[in-house]
Amino acid sequence: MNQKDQVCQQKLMASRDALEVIQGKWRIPIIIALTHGNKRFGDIQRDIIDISPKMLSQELKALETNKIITRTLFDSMPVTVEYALTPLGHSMKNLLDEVLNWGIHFRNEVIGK
Amino acid sequence: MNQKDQVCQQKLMASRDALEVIQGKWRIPIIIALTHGNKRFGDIQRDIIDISPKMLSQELKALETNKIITRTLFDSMPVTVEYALTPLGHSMKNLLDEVLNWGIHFRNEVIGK
DNA sequence: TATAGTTGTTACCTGTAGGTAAGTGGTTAC
DNA sequence: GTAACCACTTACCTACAGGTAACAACTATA
Repeated sequence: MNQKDQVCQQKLMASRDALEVIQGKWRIPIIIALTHGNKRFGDIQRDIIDISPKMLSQELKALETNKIITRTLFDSMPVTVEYALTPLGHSMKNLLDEVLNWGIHFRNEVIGK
Repeated sequence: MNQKDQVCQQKLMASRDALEVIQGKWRIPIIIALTHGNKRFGDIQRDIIDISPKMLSQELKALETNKIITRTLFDSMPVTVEYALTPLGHSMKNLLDEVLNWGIHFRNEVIGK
């Protein structure tokens, strides 16, 4: 294997690591919602109108185990729960920005025609 | 809906546009492979060792209909086919770079501990 | 003659992502 | 007393993403 191929293999591995975390229909949207400030379960549901409570709960757990977000329970009445990005979650800012930039670009170039 | 919420909604829409194209286990890896130069079917298979010809064929078609790649047939013997990024495909460079950067960061922060 | 290398296709199967709907247990407002 | 908000959970179901394996049609090489 030559050097160019090795670089390619390293990139493919890195992309797999990232994809394992951001895969799926809902994770990127959830993280984007949380970049606009800490939110409660119901807040995120109102932002992402077509996500079911089951999927939201499931994906929030996955993001928590991957150290992207934190879950903080407040013993108020009624009980409230706040979700927030960890530093690792905030470190996705550039990635998210590029997803958004390209999404807009793609709409202009292809969908919009 | 206040202005902050509207911005959030616009971002969520842009992310959906982008995700529709890059969703799945194989598309990002395929595009990354093609950033290292035009390649033939077999070349990509050798880069991404665990992709089946069925999935590769299927995802290449999807990327072609989304104008991310082109498929050029050469009437040589035996027939060869070359896949290449379109300008739209090349416009994903920043996005791909950030996926890679974050993948490496994630491995160092979480997996590597 | 047969084996390997081109670029795929086809049929079949399985696992899981994701959708739907109802329920839980508490509190507060009307 | 009943409806509504909070944050979920559970059971069930379906569709599709993805995997496996065989095959196709052609050429070059041993």
